[in-house]
Amino acid sequence: MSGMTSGVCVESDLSSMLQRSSAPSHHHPNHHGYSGQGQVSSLAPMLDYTTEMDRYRSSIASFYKTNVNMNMNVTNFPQSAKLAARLAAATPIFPPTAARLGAMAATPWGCHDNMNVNMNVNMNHPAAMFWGRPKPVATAPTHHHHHHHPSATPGHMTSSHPHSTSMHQGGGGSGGGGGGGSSEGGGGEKHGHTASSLPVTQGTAHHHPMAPSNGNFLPGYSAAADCGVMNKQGHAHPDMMGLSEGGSCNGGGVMGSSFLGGLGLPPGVIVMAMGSAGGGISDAGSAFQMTGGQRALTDCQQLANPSPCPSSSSPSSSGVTAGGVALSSSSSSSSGAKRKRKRCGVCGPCRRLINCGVCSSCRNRKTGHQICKFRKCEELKKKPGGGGGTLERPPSVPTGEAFRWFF
DNA sequence: AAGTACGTGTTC
DNA sequence: GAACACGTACTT
Repeated sequence: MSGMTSGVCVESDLSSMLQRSSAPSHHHPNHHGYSGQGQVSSLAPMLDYTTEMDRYRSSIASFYKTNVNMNMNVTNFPQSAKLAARLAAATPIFPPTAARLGAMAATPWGCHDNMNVNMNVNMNHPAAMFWGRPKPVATAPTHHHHHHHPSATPGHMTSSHPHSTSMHQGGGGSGGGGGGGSSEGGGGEKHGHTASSLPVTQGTAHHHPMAPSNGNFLPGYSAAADCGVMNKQGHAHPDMMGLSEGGSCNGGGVMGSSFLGGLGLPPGVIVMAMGSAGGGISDAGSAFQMTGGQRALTDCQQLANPSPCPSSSSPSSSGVTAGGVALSSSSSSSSGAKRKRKRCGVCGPCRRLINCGVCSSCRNRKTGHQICKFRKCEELKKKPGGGGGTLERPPSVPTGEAFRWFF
């Protein structure tokens, strides 16, 4: 995560900020200018954010109260507060200045399309927003809208994702559509769903505040196929905490879930990772330490794997990553005996960063010594003897699955 | 030392 | 077979 700056904004902060600086609503002429330069316009969506949040709060409240049986339903985010606190403490974020916002918006995206999508879509989203490290390819903010990023797979954007189209429009050509979607790959896309019917700029149209687009609410399990699934009743994904499987939905977005994927944030917490090639910031240190330092890094790496997670400065001490998970290679050199297996780092559960807080494992953390059930690696659930091997792959060689996050 | 999480035995 | 409890490896 080295190359990126990250910021976190707790809901409340954002709200206040918005209130301070915002006008009643959308009418910002620039709304549609989701170009790299139109950043300011990105504020507009944010303006609606507050409203959305209100709605979100109320609905989420009832959601948590009432939904107990849904598949992976998580009833609350016990860690939210903690995380938020940590994040807040760790990094100064969201300075209440439009300028800052503008700057952020201007973040050099590898694919501005992506940026647009994020700005347009995610900003409206109650959930987290995350700017990732720019791709090496620096695209000038000049050619904004236009859609298809060279790298973006056309098919992806157009045909495979029905809604991508709408996103396109909604996004004001933020072309990102699919590609961008990635941010959270799925996130974007999903959002696109909702957004499809409405002008991206108007958060109000959102039906479901829960629409997940941040890594938190995730598509984790739905994975690619689901790209659009969130809609089922608005509640995007049963797995609220999961991380976007991103796969197909990513549309190759730079930030594809792969990038965000590892980041699960509680609703209300906004994470902004500004790519700053040089100055970057910190790294996993801040935002990613949500679930515990080690884990955080691990996640970062796993995400990074496919992509250029700032490997360079990754603080991650010695850990070598395999499939995204830090395998303390060196470590446990324990000769033979039972050597604990490590999480694969690529499965849905592994990519999830936040403990549900309600499963038995979470509840009995002290005595149970078990990782949250929703975060339990799929590989580890299997018997060691079985397929085994996933961890055995060379650290630096991401599996196809890993790549899938990007493409 | 404390926290986290894997492995495994036990219970239901 | 799933859930639970505990021992213990591993990391910070």
